[in-house]
Amino acid sequence: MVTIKDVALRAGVTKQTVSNVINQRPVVKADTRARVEQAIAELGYTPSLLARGLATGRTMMIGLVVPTLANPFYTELITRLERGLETDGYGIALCTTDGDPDRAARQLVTLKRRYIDGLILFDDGNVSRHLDLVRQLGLPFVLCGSETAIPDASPVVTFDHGHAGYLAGAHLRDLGHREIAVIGEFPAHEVRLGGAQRALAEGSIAIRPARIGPTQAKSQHGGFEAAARVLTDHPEVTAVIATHDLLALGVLQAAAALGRRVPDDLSVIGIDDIIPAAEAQPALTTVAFPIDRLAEEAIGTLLGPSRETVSLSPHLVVRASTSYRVGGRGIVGA
Amino acid sequence: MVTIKDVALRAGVTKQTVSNVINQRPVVKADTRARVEQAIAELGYTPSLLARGLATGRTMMIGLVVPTLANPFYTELITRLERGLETDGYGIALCTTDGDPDRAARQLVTLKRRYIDGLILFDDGNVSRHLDLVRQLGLPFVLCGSETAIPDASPVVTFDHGHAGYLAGAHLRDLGHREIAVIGEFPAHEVRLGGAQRALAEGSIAIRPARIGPTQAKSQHGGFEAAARVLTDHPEVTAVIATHDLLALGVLQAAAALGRRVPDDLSVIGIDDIIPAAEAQPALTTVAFPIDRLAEEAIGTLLGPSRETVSLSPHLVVRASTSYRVGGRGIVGA
DNA sequence: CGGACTGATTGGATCGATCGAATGCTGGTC
DNA sequence: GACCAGCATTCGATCGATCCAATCAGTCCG
Repeated sequence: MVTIKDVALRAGVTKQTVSNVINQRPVVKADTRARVEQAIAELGYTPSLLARGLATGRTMMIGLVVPTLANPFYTELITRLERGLETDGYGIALCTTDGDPDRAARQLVTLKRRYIDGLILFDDGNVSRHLDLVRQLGLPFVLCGSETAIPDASPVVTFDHGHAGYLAGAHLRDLGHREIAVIGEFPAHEVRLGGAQRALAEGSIAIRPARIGPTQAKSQHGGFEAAARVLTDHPEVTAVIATHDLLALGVLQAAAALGRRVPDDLSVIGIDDIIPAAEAQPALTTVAFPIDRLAEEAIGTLLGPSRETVSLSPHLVVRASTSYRVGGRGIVGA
Repeated sequence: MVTIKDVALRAGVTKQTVSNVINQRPVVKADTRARVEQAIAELGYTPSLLARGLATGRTMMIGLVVPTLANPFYTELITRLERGLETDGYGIALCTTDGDPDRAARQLVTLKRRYIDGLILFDDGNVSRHLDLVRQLGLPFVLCGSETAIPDASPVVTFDHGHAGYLAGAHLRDLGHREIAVIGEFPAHEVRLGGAQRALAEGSIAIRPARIGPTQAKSQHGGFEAAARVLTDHPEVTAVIATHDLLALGVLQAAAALGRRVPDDLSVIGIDDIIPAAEAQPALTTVAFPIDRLAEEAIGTLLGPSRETVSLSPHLVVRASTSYRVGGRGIVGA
């Protein structure tokens, strides 16, 4: 391992001068700088971030705590966060919690022990618990994408989940649907549900929330099972709102399995706008969140001058999985 | 920040004794240990991994360099690697290359500067270039999942890609298909193609490799476009091999768009067995790689006693996207 | 009862960088 | 020629741990 001392020796200066060169401090004379830089190049010296971190307290590492990599929503977000942080010179320490609070707690402590410069924390259903620990550890953080309002959770960068639900509900309402089921990950997506209910209430429309348990509700398979149950129990349903796209993909799958054609026999709408949504069969109508904006804002909030709360607005993306209700076709089958 | 010194002071011992307690060295007397442990608890002390890393040279961090998070194959792998490494106390520094060799090079240098204990490197099409740098930096590594044979690349943990291609080809051959297209990410998946060709040659079957460019070939969309082109140009094709599942999902999508029913009008087979493959419409027949085994072996090879090369065998998973060729139905449409 | 031996704890150097203060050098001024 | 300013560089301490050698008790034994 070649150290700053080796470089100093070779360039005939002290390590402090080398340090000054590395950190671009304007105190070094031009020819000294040149000599040092040559020594660095010749030896292939790369300054230790460990030692620097220890001395300065800055490690140029950001901890990223996400619920799972199985949902493209998070991987798309991580990808953007990584790119954004990279331009600022930061690296990423990745932790997935899989909804296990103890594991998450261990990971948070480890991140602290690594002296990370900041933490980007996603809501996995146990945020409030995690936030307590994060505060106790004194980690700078930003809470990202969370739906439930946590007291004193700021800084928070998130989406307007209620409005997303509203847009989904309003879309189906405007298409004339009156028998609508909601399949969701609860209680996490309670706010999205609330928004949808608000939109539907404006058309005095009945709603059948098919609540599915927290374990399965994260996966496409969970959406499939819930949808299959709802659609057989309530054949009069002509439209389904899924509180996130992965679930919606499962609904699509269930519809196909039950011989319900989408969108002719059944309209399906999701929330998030993950990439596979656009590539589904049929392409999924959904409410899009500006994932790239979220990533930007999260980084800005964590590293920049302190802000409080940012909330980003979703917008409707109409594709092929929703259409006008045609003469109550669903009811005929009942 | 509470340090080992604070603990020592409070427990009335020196930091060395505290260190001995932390590291479970059996030299500490029981009551001293108890006193130290209590001080640790009272102060909420967590040993700095930076300082320890600097002193010992071990950071308990593993670098993970992957091509992209947009392919579930990698996220499934990362998830397993993370779990496996976590039980050994290791954390993950994540880097995605997105096929950009310069970026990858910068990331590798940064990982080195972080004194990571090891590197798990995936093939993104530029491995040989990266390997040179990794060796030059002196990073302990394991090359993971790579297909192309790199001279002196060991240690390598990978799959038998040739056999995977063979299994895919043999399956379609046995189902009676004679007009088969291959859609793939080349040259990366040349070996898979070779295996498929070997199987088909055994039935003296024609093959139409539809090579698609390296940029698009990574995504489902790329598979869609390539399949659309091939299927319209060559309507006599009754079966498609995609060299990885994401591509195969795109083929499914293209078939639907062109009104070719799968598997009746067209058989489709992929390779990898990612989770969305099982949830596709229809469920995708594919050649499965033991992702969990790969993760295990990669960790074992990197951290355990040194081995050379591990190659894991794939197996065929028959689902709903392949069937017997029925009287050349595809040709009728031509 | 002194010397060797084991067991527990301590002291000081070290890892590789940064930080702040001190030093040396140059040139201008009176 | 002495004095001071200002620039470039050096010196020594520090970050928070570990490592190795040294010290200090006790015990055991001849």
